[in-house]
Order: sequence, then C-alpha cells, then structure tokens
Amino acid sequence: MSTERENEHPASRGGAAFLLAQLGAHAAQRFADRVAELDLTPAQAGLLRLLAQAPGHSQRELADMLGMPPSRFVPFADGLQERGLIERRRKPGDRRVHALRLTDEGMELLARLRTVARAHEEDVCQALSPDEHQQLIGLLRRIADQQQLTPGVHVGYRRLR
Amino acid sequence: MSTERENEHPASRGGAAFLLAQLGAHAAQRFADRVAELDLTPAQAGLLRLLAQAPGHSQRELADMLGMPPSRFVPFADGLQERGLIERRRKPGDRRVHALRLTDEGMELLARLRTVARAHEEDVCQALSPDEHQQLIGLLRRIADQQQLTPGVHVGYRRLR
DNA sequence: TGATAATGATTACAGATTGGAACGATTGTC
DNA sequence: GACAATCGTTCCAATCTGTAATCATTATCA
Repeated sequence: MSTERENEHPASRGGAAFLLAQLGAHAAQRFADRVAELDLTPAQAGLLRLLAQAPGHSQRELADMLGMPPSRFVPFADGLQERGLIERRRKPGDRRVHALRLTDEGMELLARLRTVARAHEEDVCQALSPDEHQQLIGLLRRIADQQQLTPGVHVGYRRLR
Repeated sequence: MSTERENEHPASRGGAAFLLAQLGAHAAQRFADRVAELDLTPAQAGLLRLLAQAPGHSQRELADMLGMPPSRFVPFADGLQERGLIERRRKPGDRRVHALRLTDEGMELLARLRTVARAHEEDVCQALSPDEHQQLIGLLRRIADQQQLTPGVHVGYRRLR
C-alpha cells in the first residue's frame, strides 16, 4: 500500500515515552541550573537529600543508590566534606565503614535546596492547573510503581550507554 | 516549631519534576537497551528519525538538532555511513555542505526502529488504561508547549553539567 | 573583478570523566 | 588461627568531551 500511515499524529512529537524522556531531561537540566547557584551538582544535591532521610549509610550503599561506582564516590564525597557539608565517622561496630552524616552547615544548605526544589516544581508544572498537577503526579506514580523505581534515587546521574 | 512538615506527603517521592526526571531517565535507559539490540545508540536512532522526516539537512544543522558539536558529529555520522545506513551527498547548490540521506538499508532499519519504539511506548505506559495514556500525553504536551521544546529532538543526548 | 569575510566539514588535541582492578585495613567464617 | 569477604581508597588505561586550527567553498562588496 502506498498510503502507509507514516504520521499517525500529524506533526506529532512521539508518544508518552519520548515526551517523558524529553521532558525529564529538560527538567533535570533546569534543576541542574538551579542547584548550580548553590555550587552543587544534581548528584551532590541527591546525596544531601539521601543523607537527610537515611543517615548512617555506608559509602558503598550510597554509591549504589546514586548509581556510581565506589571508586568515583570517594572524590565525590571528598568535595562535600572539604566544604564542611558532610562528615565521615567510623562506624563504632564496624570500623571498616565510614558512616556519612550531614553537618549543621549541610542541613542549612539542604533547607535552601528544598526551597529551590519547590520553585523548580512550580516552574516545571506552570502550564497545569492545580488539579491537573495532581492528576499528573498520580499518573507518574502509577508508572513509577509498576516499573519498581526506588523513590528519589537514580535520577539520571548515570550515563546512557 | 518542632512539628515541622518534613514530609509533606508521607513516604513521598518528590513532586512531578522529580518523577519526570526519574521516569524520563528510566524510559531513556530502557529505550537505549532496546535499540542496542539493533546495534544503535539512542543518538544514532535519533539521527535516523531526523533524516526520515527532514532529509537533506546539513551536518551542522543536524548536529545542532541533536545537541552535539559539529566536530563530534563527523565520526558519529561516519559510523552510520560505514554501515551503509546513510549517505553523504554534496549539495548541488552549495558544495560546502554534505546533505545527509537515508539509504534503502537505513530506511529498512528505521522501520524496525519504529516497531521497537511502539513496543517501548507500550512498555512504559503498561500501567495505564488507554484513557489515562491519552490523558498523560495531553498533560505532557501542555508542559512541552509551555517550555517551548522542539518536537522529538534533544532527547537527553546532551550531558548534564 | 578581486580581495576579504563567513560558513561548512574535518582534523588535531588536550583535558575531563569513566569504571575496573589492585591494595591495605578490618571483619566474618569455620 | 587461617582464609575468604567487605569497605574505603588509590591507580590507571580507555573513552569521551569540546575548542581551536585547517581546508574548501561561498557570500560580500568596494
């Protein structure tokens, strides 16, 4: 047949998966721009959030959660430690592990980070009414649940292969 | 106040922006896995799609659309050319530019690519009913329009800084 | 017309980023 | 008490990055 349906939607832009990838990358980039004003990368911000909600993890576990190899995690954490945002403590029970914790300064920065995140959320969803905003969150969570994604982790810090 | 609302949504996972970034990265990764079976990277797949819907572009323009510097575009296109998927033709009017086109073989692969993309779409939105699926696309398009995103391009081929 | 600037494709290259392997220190196993 | 496993760390080679220089072609314009 000559009239093959090449454009299912005329002047379309792909389905939900492509839109998701595109908007996700764009949102991530905007977030990166915002946290850059706090001298943070998204991964650094992710670690701070992680330490706040689950302190005392080993570096290996944290590296896993952020999706980076332990070898790279070391200089990564070094930077935050030198800035006085986190601290390494030998875990009393197991002196191999360095349990990481937020310092007071780190918690202050985290507070500012939360403000930035709220502004970011508003920015991204500016085009939607409050109802639609909640609707979108509902749909996205359904997908996230079904794909078994860990909450708030692996937010694209890993590279695409 | 001691009862500061640290968790606005109990056991929450962030707002729409975070979900978007997370799901987008996840969807992009799954797509990367799928197209890898065709020996393609997402960027290569993107170029094929681009050439199909707008042939005859210069390399510089294409590099721009994909978000990569022209210098990197050259070896990038070389690979596809060596595999016989695209061909370079001197543009008659302006012999500086290499107008890129899909070969027949490239168009065949693109057909398979479309099948993969459809399966990917279904996979990502598996958790949603057809109605909800359309609902999601509508919401995402609203956001994409408001953020003035070019359709189908820049799907995260760029790196985060 | 002819000189000069601008553009496209390509190459060259130096710097950053990547993950795996190896290494000491410590702990679990038996 | 010997041996394997784990954690943090260092080392390193391979890859990937973008900028600048280069060559060919075209536009500008006096």
